[in-house]
Amino acid sequence: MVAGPLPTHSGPGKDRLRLWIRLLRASRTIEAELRERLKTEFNTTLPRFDVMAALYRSPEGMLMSDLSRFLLVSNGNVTGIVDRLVSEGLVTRARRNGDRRTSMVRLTEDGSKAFAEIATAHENWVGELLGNVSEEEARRLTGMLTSFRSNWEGRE
Amino acid sequence: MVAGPLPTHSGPGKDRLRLWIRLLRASRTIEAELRERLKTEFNTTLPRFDVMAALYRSPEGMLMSDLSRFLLVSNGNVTGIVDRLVSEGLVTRARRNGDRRTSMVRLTEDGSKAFAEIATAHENWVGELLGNVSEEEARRLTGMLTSFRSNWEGRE
DNA sequence: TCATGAAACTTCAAGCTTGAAATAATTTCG
DNA sequence: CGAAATTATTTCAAGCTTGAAGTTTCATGA
Repeated sequence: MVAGPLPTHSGPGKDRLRLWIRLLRASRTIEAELRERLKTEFNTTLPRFDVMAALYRSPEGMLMSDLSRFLLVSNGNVTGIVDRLVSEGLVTRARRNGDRRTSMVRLTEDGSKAFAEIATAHENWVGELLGNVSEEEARRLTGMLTSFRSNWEGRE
Repeated sequence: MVAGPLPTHSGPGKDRLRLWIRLLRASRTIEAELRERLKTEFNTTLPRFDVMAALYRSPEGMLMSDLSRFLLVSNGNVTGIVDRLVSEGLVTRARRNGDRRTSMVRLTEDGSKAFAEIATAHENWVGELLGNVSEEEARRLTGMLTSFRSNWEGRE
């Protein structure tokens, strides 16, 4: 889903609209490819991968709300994904004594091993899929997107 | 959903990985904002908007398969979205005499009017959300993404 | 204290999404 | 011609996603 209305016009704001459409098409294209490879080669999904990636960075564990904030998705969404990861034995959810509303989510040993393997492949895929972007160009683009992000965060 | 594994490392390919993560976060952030505004201000969704945008560009109509190819989504997906647009009276689906497997999808007059209004708001939103990207920068970024796209298309 | 409100999480309905299987119509070619 | 392959589309199950409503637990202050 990535069309956008009549980007062929010109006028004020049209450059930004065109940028947005290109950005969306690029990310959808790459995302679709990654999703398909995760499915066929590791029988997993992008959301599961994202949750595991977040947890891999935090061996001490993360709260459900940490996860949803970090991943930019809703609480209810994380509940479902973690449920599935738990049932696959890749993740544990432990109620805490301190605050019994919260639960700490952690990768299991299996989950950690599985993730490390998938992450290696994932990184190679991204390198391949963005192969026609030079390292130099990648750094410049990243810089622009980073400044977009920091401006975004200080709004509203 | 947009984490990515350990982007803090360095080494070959890491710059592209970092770029991918930034790209995904930026598009998810903007997309979420647009989705919410479409919902609250026009009671519609991004997928419906995208389908209508595609149809608005083609007054003669589009086949279901044209739509799914253009929007980068599966056939079955388009079926559902068009179903809903039809039930809302925004779109028609007419079987063709020439080839009775296909159906031509068109905006109704209502659909066309509704879309024009939403598209105006949409463009303004994008202009606002990308407001901290200069027009110059927007053109450069667009150029890079366009070259990514053309390289992508000539692969496999 | 204890009621009120806030916080963390889950549940739910509706819609989006995919990939695979099923239908139906058309095309190809032996 | 007629069987086989191809094409266009729909259907389906499973999973993702949101926002709203509900539950449980904790914090605050009159």
